[in-house]
Amino acid sequence: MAVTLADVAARAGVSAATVSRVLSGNYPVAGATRSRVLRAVEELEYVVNGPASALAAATSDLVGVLVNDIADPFFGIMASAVQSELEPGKAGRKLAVVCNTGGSPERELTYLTLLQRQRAAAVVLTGSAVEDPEHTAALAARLRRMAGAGTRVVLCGRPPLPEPGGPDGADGPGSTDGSGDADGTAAGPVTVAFDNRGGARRLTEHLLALGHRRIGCVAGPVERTTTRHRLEGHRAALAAHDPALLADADRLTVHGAYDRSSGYDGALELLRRTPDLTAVLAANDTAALGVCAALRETGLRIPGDVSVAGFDDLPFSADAAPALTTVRIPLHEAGARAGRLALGREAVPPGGMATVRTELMVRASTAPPRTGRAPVPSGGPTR
Amino acid sequence: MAVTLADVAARAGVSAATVSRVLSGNYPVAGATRSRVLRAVEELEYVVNGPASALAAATSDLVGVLVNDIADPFFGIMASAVQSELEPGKAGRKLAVVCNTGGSPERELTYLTLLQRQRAAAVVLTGSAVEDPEHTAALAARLRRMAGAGTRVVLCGRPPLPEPGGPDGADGPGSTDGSGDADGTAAGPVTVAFDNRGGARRLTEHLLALGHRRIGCVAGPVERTTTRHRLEGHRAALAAHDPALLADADRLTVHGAYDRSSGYDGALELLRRTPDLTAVLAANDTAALGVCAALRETGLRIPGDVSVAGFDDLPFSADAAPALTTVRIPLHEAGARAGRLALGREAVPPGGMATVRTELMVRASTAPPRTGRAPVPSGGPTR
DNA sequence: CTGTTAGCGCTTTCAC
DNA sequence: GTGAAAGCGCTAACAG
Repeated sequence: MAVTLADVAARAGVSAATVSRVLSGNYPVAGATRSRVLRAVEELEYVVNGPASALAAATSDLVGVLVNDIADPFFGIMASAVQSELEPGKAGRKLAVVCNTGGSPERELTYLTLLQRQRAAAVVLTGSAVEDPEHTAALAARLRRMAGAGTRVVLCGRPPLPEPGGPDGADGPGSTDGSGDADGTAAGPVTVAFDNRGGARRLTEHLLALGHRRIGCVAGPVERTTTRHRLEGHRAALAAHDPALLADADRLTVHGAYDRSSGYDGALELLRRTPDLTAVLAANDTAALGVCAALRETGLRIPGDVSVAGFDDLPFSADAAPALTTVRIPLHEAGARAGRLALGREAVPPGGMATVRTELMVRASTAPPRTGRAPVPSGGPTR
Repeated sequence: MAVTLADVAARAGVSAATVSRVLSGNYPVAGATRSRVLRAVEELEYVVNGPASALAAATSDLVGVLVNDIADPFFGIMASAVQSELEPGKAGRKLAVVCNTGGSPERELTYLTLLQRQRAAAVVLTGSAVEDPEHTAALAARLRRMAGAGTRVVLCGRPPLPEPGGPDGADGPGSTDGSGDADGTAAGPVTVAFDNRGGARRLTEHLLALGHRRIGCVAGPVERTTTRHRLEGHRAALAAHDPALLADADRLTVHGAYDRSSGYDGALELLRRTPDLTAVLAANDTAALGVCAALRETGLRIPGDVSVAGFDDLPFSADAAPALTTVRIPLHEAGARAGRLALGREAVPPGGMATVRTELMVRASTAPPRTGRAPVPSGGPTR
C-alpha cells in the first residue's frame, strides 16, 4: 500500500539497513550513498512507519501530558511550555500527547494505560491530584511500573507520590518486582511542586495586614491536593496572626470547582452566612471573576466594600476591573522544566523534587476594609 | 522484558491468537476461554503493545488535533470538545494528540509528518490558516495524501482546502495517484467553518445602528483566513451603510496578534491616528481586554467615551468590566462535531462543509457615541 | 562503510 | 471455537 523502506532501498540501490541508518543519522554513512538515499526518499515521498520503528527499536517518541482541564489556561500554559521543550534538534523530535482527564481519577488511569500501550517515552502529570487513598495507591503503583519500564515520569504542580508504604496483601503475582530494571533511565518519578501553601499564606497575611478579619474562602474541590494546600496556608496565616480567627474558619469556607460559576455561587453563599465579611479569597483567578460578578450584582463594590483575591495570576487577571490581587505561579517556567526533566535534559533535583516559588501580586482588588460598612443591601443579585 | 501476548497465552493455556481475539473482542470466543484469558491478563498485568498492534493491524488509535496556541482558551475549548467525542465505548477508544503549532506553517507541516508517521486515524486542524499560496498548496497536497492513505482529515474553524487546481509540473513520481484508494474511508477533507464574515458584519451593523461612524479595528495577523474574513464582514457592513465610510477604513485598521498586548498597542496606535474615534473592534476577546486597558489608561471611559467589542465570546468576556459585547462562536459544539466527523460517527455534510453560525452578544461595552466628546486627554497612558 | 540476518509483538487468514 | 503460521516495516547485531 504505502511506500516502505524496502522501496526506497531498491530505488537507491542500497540495502534497507543503509536507508535506516541514513534516516536515523546515528551511524556513519558515505556522503554519496547518503544523498542518493535522501533523493530516493524525496522522490518516493517516503514517510517512516512510526509503529514499525517503535516496535523494532522498542522505544517511542510520544510524551504524554495529562491535564485536568485543557480549556483552562492554567493547564494550557503548562502544556504549551512542556511541548516547547520537546523539540531540540530536528532529530530527537518528540510528540507531545495532551490528555484531558477532566479531573477524573478513572480517566487519569485510563489515559495512563493508553500511554503505556504506546510505550510512551515519558509522561507528565500536571495540576492537583485527587486525594482518595485508594486512587493514590493505584496511581502510584501504575506510575512506578511505568518508570520501571523506562518511561520517565514527571509530576508538575502536585506533590510527590507516597512511598510504596504499607503492606498490600491479596495481590496477583509479579507485584514484588518494584525494583528498577537495571535500565538506567528508570529513575522514579520526579516532582516539580508549586508552593501553594506559602503563596496562600502570604496572600492571607497581606489581607490581615490591611486590617481584614472576616475573610471568606471559596476554596476548590475537596479532596484535592491544591485545595488542601492553599487552605492550609491560609489557616496558618490566620493562626499566626490570632488563633481566635480560626474559630470562624469553617463557616467562612465553601468548596466548589475551579471555575467561574463556583466562584459566583460560593460568594453568594458566603454572603448569606456572613453578611459582614470584608474579603473573599477565591480558589483561583477564574473563580475570582465569578466572585466579583456576584459581589457586583449584590451591589457591593470591590475593593470598597469587599476585597477579592485570586490565585495563579493567569493572563486576564491583570486586566480584570479592578485588577486582581493574586498569587503568581510561574506556570510556563514550571512546565518547561517539567518538559526538560521528561526528556532527561535537566539534572534531577536533589531528593527528586523541586519546589517552584510563588509570588504575591498586589493589585487593585484588595484594600483596607471600610470600617462600619452597612450589611448587604436588600434586593440581592439581579440574576 | 515486559509481559507479552505469548506469556498471557501460556498462562491461560491457549494460543496467542485466542488472546488477541478476546482482547479485541471482534470475534466469537467461548465464554469459559474468554474469562480464563481475562484472568491471566489481570494476573500478569498485561498491557498491549501499541506499536506492535498498530504495525500488524496497519491502523492506529491516534487522532491528531493541531492548534495554533494551546494556551489560548479558544483552542483549549475546541481541543477539549474534540477529545470529549473520542471515547465512545471502552473499546474503540482513541487517543487525542494535541499539537501546538504556534501558528507556524513549518511546524504545522512538521506535526503533520509526525502524525503521518504514526499512521494517525484522523487529524483535525483548528483555527485560522496561513494564506501564503505556497504553504497552502503544500498543506493541501499533504492532507490529500493523508486522506488518500485512509486518515480522516477535518478542518475546524478554517475554510476548505483549494482544489488541486492549476498544473503543477516538475514533481516526482507517484504524484498522480490522488484518487481514493478504494478504501472507503478515504473521503477528502471535511470542513466545519465558522461564519466569521457574517458575525463581523452583524457586529459592525450594531455599532453603526448605535450611531458610530469612526470605528477603529485592531485586526489579527495579516495573511490569516480568520483575520481576512472578519475584516471583510466589517467592511461589507460599512459599505452597505454608507460607501463613503470605506475611505477611512485603512487608516482605521491596524494588525497584530490575537493577544492582549496587540490589543493594547493597537488601541494606542489607533488613538494616535484618529483621536476622535468612538469605537474599537478587537481581533478577539483577548485583544479586546488589551484595548480596554489602553483606553482606560488613556483616561477614556468604556463605553462612555469609546465603545469596545471583541470576538469569540470566551468565558471571561461576560465577566470583564464592562461586560464585553462580542460575537459568540459555539466553539464547543464545533469541536465536538469535528471530533465526530473525525471518527466517522457523523454523516459528512453536503459538499463536505458545514458552517457554524455565530451570534452577536450585545453587552455593556458598547453604547451610542457621546456627541461632541473632547479629544484624548493629555498625558497619555500611565504605563 | 554496507549488506545479511534475525527478530520486535501482534493480527489475521487458513486449516482443523 | 481454536491453533498454526505468515508476515506488518523497521532496527540492530554481526559479518564482510
